Amino acid sequence: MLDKTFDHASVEQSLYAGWERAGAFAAGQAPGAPYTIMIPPPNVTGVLHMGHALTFTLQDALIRWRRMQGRDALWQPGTDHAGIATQMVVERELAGEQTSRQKLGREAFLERVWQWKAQSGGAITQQLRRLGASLDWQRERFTLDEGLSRAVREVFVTLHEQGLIYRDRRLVNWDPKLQSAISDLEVESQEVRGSVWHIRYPVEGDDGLHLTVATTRPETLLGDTAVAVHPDDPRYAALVGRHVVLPLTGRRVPVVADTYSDPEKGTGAVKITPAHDFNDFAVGQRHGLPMPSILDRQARITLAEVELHAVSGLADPDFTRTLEGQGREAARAAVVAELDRLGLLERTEPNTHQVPHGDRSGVVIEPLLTEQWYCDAKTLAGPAVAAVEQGRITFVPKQWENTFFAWMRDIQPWCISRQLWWGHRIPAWYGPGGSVFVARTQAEAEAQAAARYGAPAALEQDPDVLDTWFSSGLWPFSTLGWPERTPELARHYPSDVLVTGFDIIFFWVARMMMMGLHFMGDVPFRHVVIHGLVRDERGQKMSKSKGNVIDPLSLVDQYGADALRFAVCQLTGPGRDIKLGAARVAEARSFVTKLWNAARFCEMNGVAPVSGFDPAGVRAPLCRWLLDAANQAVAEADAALEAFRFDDYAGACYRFTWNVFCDWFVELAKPVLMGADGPERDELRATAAHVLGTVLRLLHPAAPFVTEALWEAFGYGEALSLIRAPWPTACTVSGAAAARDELGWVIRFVTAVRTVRAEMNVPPALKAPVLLRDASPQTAARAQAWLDAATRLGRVSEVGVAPASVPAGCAQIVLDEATLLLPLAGLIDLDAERARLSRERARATDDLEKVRRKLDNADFVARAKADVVDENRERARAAEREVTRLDAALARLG
RNA sequence: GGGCGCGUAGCACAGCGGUAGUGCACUACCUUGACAUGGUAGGGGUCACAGGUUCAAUCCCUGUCGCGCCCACCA
Repeated sequence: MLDKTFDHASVEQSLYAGWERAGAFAAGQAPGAPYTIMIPPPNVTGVLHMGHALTFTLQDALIRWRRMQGRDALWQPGTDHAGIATQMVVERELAGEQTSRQKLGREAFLERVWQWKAQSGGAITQQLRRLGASLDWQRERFTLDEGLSRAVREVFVTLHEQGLIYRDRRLVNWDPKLQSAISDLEVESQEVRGSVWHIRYPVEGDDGLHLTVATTRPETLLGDTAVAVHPDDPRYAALVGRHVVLPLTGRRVPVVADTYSDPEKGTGAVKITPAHDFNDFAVGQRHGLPMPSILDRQARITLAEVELHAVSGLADPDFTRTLEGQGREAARAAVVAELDRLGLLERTEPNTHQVPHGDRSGVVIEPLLTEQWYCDAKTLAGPAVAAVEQGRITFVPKQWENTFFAWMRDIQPWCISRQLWWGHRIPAWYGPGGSVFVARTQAEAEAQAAARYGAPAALEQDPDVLDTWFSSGLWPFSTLGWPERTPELARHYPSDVLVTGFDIIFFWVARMMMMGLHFMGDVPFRHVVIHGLVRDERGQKMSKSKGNVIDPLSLVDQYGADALRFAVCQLTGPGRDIKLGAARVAEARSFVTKLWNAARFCEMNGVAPVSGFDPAGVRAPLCRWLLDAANQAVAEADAALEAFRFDDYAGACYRFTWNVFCDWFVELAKPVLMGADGPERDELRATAAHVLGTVLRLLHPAAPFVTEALWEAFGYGEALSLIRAPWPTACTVSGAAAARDELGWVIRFVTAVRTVRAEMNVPPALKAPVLLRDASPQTAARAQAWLDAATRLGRVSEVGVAPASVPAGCAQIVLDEATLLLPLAGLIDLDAERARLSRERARATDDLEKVRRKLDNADFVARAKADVVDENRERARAAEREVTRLDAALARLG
């Protein structure tokens, strides 16, 4: 016999191991159409967090559902090398050992990262197993695998040949801590409290005249090469074309007219530092200004490209040289102090503004003039935008398409080179004189060089690696074997659904679209399901610093993977953030327990699958009603999953299991199950077994473990066979409408009796008869037929016909055409009963009034849809009848 | 500055033109032979606010307020 509760801890891991051993997750076994989901590859050295639990639960629910539907389901697993994140972790470790990657050297460092990967790389995939994720592990890929690396080189070389990857010298976002370029997306604005300094730049050759500029970065004046004013600004018109002398360097720089300058902002005159500001860079290009860098790669002052002139009262080279090598903040303070000393600091205002920071390093990003590799994202974006416009890819919720379009239509060149070591080395080799050879292999590059020079040349490979997202962008086809034309590629590209969070729409989703369309000529997926963020139960973002991080695995340990998964499904509405705490999971665990106990009840009552059972041949109304309700639950679950409404799917399962199967079916079935042996009981048992099987299959995508355990316990199939059992479909039910009508009446009858008894405080132990007045023959027959159930559930002792005169102390219930009398002499407070009936009457009257007001409105009758008018007329009639009967009941009370 | 989303019972959320719903919490009662991780019944909402459209608005439109997010922005 089943235990009293489901002991998840003792079965989850062995069930999972069993599935895996049996190859139950493997694609290529089902005859149906392929169904494919590509996992968003987690960081290989990461650990499972709540966001993973959310996204992977949803993906697993979808893949299990489709697999049961007979589709050839592939959920492609794998991990990402996560360049920056992983390199930072290992570097931090090295720092703890008083060493660094520079000291180790490239090769030894990479060796070390691979070691770290070997040591921690299995963690996340093991944790995915704990969740129950049915990934096809035999197909697991890693972005630095040889196959995927080959895809990366192929894509790089091809795009380079097509002119879509190129090398360029321009400003990039430079992260001084990582000492690498990063892309626009890896830059986050953060509000910083600082100051605006108003600084006087003396006008050349005009004693006493000066131009005041306002800046938040006074130290950059070392690299100024102009001051810009608006061409229409009368205040500065006379100065355009003249020069000012820069404090501290003594250099003369022109005053230029440029519409970039905003007369409303600051002083209307803006200092131009082309090598350290994106806007200034553009101004510099327009005016042919020099672009000296004054910061090195660690964002320290360097004067290598700056000329210094001694100018009395304005520039003292001895002071300025002391700035060399200072950090940005220190240099800023020193520069401000010196300007103040020189009387050039007009004023200082406090100022709060947004400053770019590196999303990984957290330090202030510095625009720096360097040579990098760029990808022409604009060209690649066009087809991706078109695919969404044409509906070949849809976002769910659709709202996200706007966000996608806004970014894609204004996309900037994508800086793809990183000055890191952990990642895909850029397949470019440099020869004599800076010549570049982009090739799939070194040999190929050497051949190119030899062809060019007529002799072998010494080549050196570009030291940089590619942005991690470059390889993730190829994931939907690189994992399937591309550039080989494998059968898997033909079968599983495009994938069906991509499930992910909105935070990587630009980083990843958009790049997969661009790369997939360019190299495969088709979209990488048809639907992009965007879910929200997991927050704590108070709606706060989870973070280590807040200490509110919930570990999904501890929830799995405590409540079981099924409970966590079911809670996640219940909470996942369209695109909303979800608030998940232990309480939610505990509630879901109660549901798992409820299911378990419903099964236990079935087991105790001889419910077992009957081979050859035909639902269409079932006769008992209770059984027909149950089968019909199950059909409805299946339809709801299917519709919900089709629409990616995991909350509705979970809700349909929950309501059917708890409110239909447990609350009514099991209770109404008890008299039969506990009664005499015979065909009626056999039919009930067989029907219950059939429907329990439906419930287990319906719930399997959300709660795979408990359902599989019960499936096996009841012998629905061989061990571990639920995962590939056929998904339930609607069965034929004879007389479904009549059964719905009859059971609907039974439920209302029992509920009405219970309500009155509870309100009248009738002791549960006391059974009372029910006397029918004005009952139709059908009602009278039903009341007799369901007497056993009514006795169990409504404490009804017998059903009789009401005498002409009402016995004293009777409670009265109006139910459809009939009035039920409950003689409870001595228990009924006449005043209380009168008050109760009056309340009922008031409710009915209110309803009647509302409907009448509508029907009295000529416009309503004339303009509303006919069925709405009819519906209201029917409601009015019903309310009138109810009021009449309640009036009669009140009159009988005296 | 531009854009998006959200504001429905104490809490978490559905609903989104035609009688306001679910779960938890709450109150009362119940050791009823699956389950107290249970059962039965009940109370609780001018659907943020103000206008408009409509026969009819929680639902559509406009505006206001509050909350959150994204993009841009270092004068």
